[in-house]
Amino acid sequence: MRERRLAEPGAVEAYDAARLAFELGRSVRELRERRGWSQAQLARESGMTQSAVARFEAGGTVPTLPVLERLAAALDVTLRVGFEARGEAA
Amino acid sequence: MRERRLAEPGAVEAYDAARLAFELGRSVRELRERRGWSQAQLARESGMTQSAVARFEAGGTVPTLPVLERLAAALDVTLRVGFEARGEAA
DNA sequence: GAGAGGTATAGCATTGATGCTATGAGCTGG
DNA sequence: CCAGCTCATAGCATCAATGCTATACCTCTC
Repeated sequence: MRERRLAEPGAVEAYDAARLAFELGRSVRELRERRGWSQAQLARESGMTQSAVARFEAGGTVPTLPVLERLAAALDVTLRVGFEARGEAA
Repeated sequence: MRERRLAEPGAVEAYDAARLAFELGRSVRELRERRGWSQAQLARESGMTQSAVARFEAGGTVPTLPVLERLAAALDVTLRVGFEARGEAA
């Protein structure tokens, strides 16, 4: 079929992903500190290592959904992922 | 520091991830069909290939956030990812 | 039957996130 | 000063998602 991609994978999407990673990291750090947990404690509870938690909280990588789910479970919150119509508020 | 992981990476998390993948795939298929688009068209608009779209819609893989963002942009919807307190409704 | 469009699937290469270990910097309390 | 804790970072191995190409299957139309 010889499809041609119109969107370049390294443009706006990369920026959005980085921003999302940053905000998710901030959220987790906030939830973690609210519980008075160290990175090592959260890592233990979520099946990660302290280095991975640090990397994630700093926004150093774009997290995967399995990781987000494990973090949510450890922090006793619910992970919400979905689409909504443009303009709809939370 | 010698941390010990308590949660096994292949247990409940895997199930949740698969379920999330399945539901996200269903959402995208619904949004795509509502627009009357073929997989190839959506692929073109979102910078993917038809095979990747098919794989994703079938729930064959757990999508990454950059991919979800590109799909959302192509479908003109907003991707929402975040944590919320347990029990809070949408 | 041939052709075209839409979808599913396969195989392989690439890329990136994570696991893992180790270490450094900062800070506090002894 | 030293010990301990916390967080940040580095290097490497592994794994999984995606890109890419090709192909098979189905349905419709001619």
